[in-house]
Amino acid sequence: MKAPIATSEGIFLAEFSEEGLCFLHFPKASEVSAKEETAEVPATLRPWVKLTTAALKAVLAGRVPTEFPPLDLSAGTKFQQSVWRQMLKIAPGKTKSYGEIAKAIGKPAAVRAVGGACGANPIPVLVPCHRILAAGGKLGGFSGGLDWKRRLLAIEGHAQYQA
DNA sequence: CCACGGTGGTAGA
DNA sequence: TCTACCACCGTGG
Repeated sequence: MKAPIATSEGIFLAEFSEEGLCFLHFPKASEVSAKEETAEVPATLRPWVKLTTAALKAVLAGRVPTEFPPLDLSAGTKFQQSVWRQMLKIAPGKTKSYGEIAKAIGKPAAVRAVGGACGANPIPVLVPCHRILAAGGKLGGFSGGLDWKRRLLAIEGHAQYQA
């Protein structure tokens, strides 16, 4: 089930499963058709849409979301899920390196694999993969495009990353 | 600055 | 299985 999420940064597209929010797509003209934009959201989904919208707006304003919708991370492997859960612990304004994440999940040598897991993150922004940097404060990559990573970091107070 | 080797996890064949 | 990717990281020119 899909639903558009309107924010100051554009219209995101959320996808929900039975379990909760399972995907979040960055605003892109091709992703949200006019039809989807105006379509009625099913009543059963409205509470989750509301929570998703509130949480997204909070992050985009540099604040800590008071409440998340349930997150369905079942699309990922065990390894990926442990990486994603670890990222959820990083507060806005803070950053960690890929290496620190690897150590935190007990696989210090799996640094490179952590990068792969970040790239596979189905719920960017809310699962804050943008707060993961390469060693030495270098940006690394970002699945949604580096501009987004820079913008998100700038919102959270890292002026040096502004495009 | 660049090149390289050691890495672990994933997707595809 | 085997293979070829990688949003890494340290070391060494």
